[in-house]
Amino acid sequence: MGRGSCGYHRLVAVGKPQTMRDSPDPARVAGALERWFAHAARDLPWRTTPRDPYRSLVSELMAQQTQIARVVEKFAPFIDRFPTVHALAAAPEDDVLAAWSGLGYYRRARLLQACARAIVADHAGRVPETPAELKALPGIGDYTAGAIASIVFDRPEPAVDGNVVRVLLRVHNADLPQDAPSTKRWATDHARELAVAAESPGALAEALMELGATVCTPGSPKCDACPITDLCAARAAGTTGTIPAPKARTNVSVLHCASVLDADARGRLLVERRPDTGMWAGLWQAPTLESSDTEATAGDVRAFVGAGSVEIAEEFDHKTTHRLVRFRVWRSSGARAGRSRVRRSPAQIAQLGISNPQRRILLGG
DNA sequence: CACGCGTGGAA
DNA sequence: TTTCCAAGCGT
Repeated sequence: MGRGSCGYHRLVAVGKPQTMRDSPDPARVAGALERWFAHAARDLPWRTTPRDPYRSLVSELMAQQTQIARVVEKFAPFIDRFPTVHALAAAPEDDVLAAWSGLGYYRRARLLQACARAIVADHAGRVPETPAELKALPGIGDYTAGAIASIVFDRPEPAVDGNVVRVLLRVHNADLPQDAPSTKRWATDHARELAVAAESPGALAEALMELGATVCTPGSPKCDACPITDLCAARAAGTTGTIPAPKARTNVSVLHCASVLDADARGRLLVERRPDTGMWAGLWQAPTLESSDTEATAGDVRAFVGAGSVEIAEEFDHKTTHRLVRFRVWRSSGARAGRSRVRRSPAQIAQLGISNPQRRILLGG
């Protein structure tokens, strides 16, 4: 790598010692990360040798905006239930949602199945290799396309997730807003430089994310354990505590949910399927009355399920990133099943796609 | 483009 | 306890 010949060097940095540069040599950064990853990589169930395209696809969709520890819990049962892209494509959607239960962001489950179906229909059942082909598939955006192209097929493509943005902002000591689209483009340019400079782009991509997840963490980065601490501009400048700046906070709105538990003589409960859009789309639940302002009264609940009497059984709060969902569970008897409300045994309910609060309501905490 | 979409571990 | 936010995507 020519020292003064690369366009990413800032003029002011040329000629200074490596540790003083704002933008370190990509080849040195990539090499150090790859050597570190060779021995520091966590043993994750989808990290087979070589990487398997289908397992990687499933793990990447599960990992979107989700911590790896959560994904590890769900991955093996999901693969056992849907061992191949063909099995996933052919499965009932309810089975996919059931296997996804508890992971959150349930739209991903349906997008993953749509993706599997598109791979079977348009790619002869093989995961495509190029970012353009990958991005054309449901559920696959910039990050996931780059991740599969690089990690599975070892192509020199950038895979920019939240970890990678944070690592690169620090490596370059760049005080840019973490969640701005312009920052993502900036990070993508630098990630591509590293991918091109790497011996194995796949190992480099995983190493960058792994570093962000385990060493270059948001709060207090473990710089003493970092393989590129000597190449890090934020470390040199003492700004690892302030770069990146905290993300903007979002407002939390309140939603009131009155859910009705109505068991028949055989202990079967009334359940209904949620709409295809919005929160917990397509999942099953006890019949639930939602309102953003006022709480439902006993009269509201009686009319809602057609029961003679109702009583409050339990109350609890469920917090999501953007909402506080206040659940009030009512117990009733004699409510009628109908076109959209059916009776299911607890064993049957356990096989449906349901949210965590509904699991608590229907199957106990 | 800004927003909606879940969950739970860590600080 | 409260706050933050994670291997993002689609609209």
